[in-house]
Amino acid sequence: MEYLGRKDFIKSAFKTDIFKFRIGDLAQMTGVSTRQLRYWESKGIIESLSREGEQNARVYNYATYHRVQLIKDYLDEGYTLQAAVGKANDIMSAFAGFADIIYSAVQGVDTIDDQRMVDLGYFDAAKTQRLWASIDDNKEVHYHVKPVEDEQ
DNA sequence: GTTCTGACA
DNA sequence: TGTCAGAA
Repeated sequence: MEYLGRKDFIKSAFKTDIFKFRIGDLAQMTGVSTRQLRYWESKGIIESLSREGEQNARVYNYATYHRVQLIKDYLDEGYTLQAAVGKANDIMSAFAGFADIIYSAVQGVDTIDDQRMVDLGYFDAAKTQRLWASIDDNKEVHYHVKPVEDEQ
């Protein structure tokens, strides 16, 4: 695993693809047995990264962790494995690009008028205004459009 | 100690 | 799917 450094702290907070897990880790995290994980992989339901090391052990990424957890949840709800995989595929395709957009959209943070604000980048094509978001105690998000001049 | 494959219940 | 064996 790598650490991206302080400069990219905010971005690295969303950089989940640097996480790598072994089959034992994944089994503990999701409650899915190692036997099941190997079986699912043999069926093409999940994939592991290229193997490394003398043990030739499987390595899973963060996306696979989410996929396994998703399938496991549907399994617990009573779906068959096949149906659970179908459900998981639907959800994952619906959310395709979601993380990338959030990752790209967030530019940084700042404190404006004693309020914590998240910088969401330019609001208009002319780049004269910027979009900020704050969140209150009730977890309600508020948006603010501010002229670029104000911050400089 | 952990993981791998294959085999059997 | 669980569990075990024998090997890496």
